[in-house]
Amino acid sequence: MTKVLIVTGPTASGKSRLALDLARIYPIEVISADSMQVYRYMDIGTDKATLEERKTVPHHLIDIKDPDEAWSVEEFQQRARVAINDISSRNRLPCIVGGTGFYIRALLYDFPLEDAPPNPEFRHRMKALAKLKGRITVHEMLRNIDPESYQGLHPNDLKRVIRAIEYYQATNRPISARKHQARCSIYDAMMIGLEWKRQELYEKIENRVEEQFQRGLINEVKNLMKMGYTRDLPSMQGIGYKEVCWMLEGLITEPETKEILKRNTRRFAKRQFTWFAREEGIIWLPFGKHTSQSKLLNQVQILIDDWLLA
RNA sequence: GGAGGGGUACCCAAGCGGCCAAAGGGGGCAGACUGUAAAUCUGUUGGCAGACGCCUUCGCUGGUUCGAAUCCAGCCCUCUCCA
Repeated sequence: MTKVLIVTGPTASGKSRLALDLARIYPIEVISADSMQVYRYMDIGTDKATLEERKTVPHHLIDIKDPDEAWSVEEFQQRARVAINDISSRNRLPCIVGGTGFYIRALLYDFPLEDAPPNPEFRHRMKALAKLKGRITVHEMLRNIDPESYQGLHPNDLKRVIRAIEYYQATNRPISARKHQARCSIYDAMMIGLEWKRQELYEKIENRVEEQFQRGLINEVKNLMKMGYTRDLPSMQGIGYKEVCWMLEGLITEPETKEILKRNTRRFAKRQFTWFAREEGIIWLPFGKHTSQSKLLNQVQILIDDWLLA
């Protein structure tokens, strides 16, 4: 099986930095598992590795889309797998770095996604129906075709309700059946997670937001808007971008923007904690403001050396 | 000094005799997640208990009443206007 190194953890936990350090020891190439770093011109808000850093170590799946281009887990899955093959065929070690747990799951396991592509017209129709007749009506459509999803999905969870119906229409099978497929990894993966105490991470997040403002987050968003990328784009819904959009539209002041951005980032980190908590196979290494980077590196090195030999 | 308004749970804010541990929102906490996932959705939020339930709350003190966040009196804060 192809060996794949994974570095994950909540936002602001120091994943990119660790990857960069590892690159000095191992012949790795980074594949970003980050749903926002794929977009060009969004650098400060997504906290991308700098251009210089990316020159030292090859980075894949960063800056590959314009902010108004479509992007999805499925495309991530395909392209990341291609990248993995490419990297390991050149006898280098693929290193997945990112905090988008869904992406990592879709990548690592036998996780079929190609059987029911999204159907925008259908979604549009269903959304209109929900508006006209209520979300419950749409939810009810699931009752017979996919009782398990009907049970498990809240009527308000329109996106997923519609997707479940869409999936059934495309495949004639309930989407819930996919959950029951045993999860089997298709790579020899070494998963390292950076574990932080909640409070310390939150402090780190607040500092990072301040830095982002100093580094010119506002200008970055202004430029994006100048290029014609509007607030309704999924990319512009990213944390940091939507808040600054509100500010530029005069809805909130700058201090308010910072506070809201800090809060939204904290909440995001919490959602990541929740996700990772039930993800199996991650080796969590304690990290925090008092942990030295070299100590962390040593720990990681021991793990990786062991795994590489096995 | 005079006239009027207001003090409700972490915050804002409804309630104005019993159905009130108290609507709604914010924030907090927790959870879900198989096609834009930094998105989206859900639950919970005085204390104790697994549960029937028990205990402490609506500025403070006292009163009316079978019963008060809701009525009365005094006091303390606070806001607007007039002087």
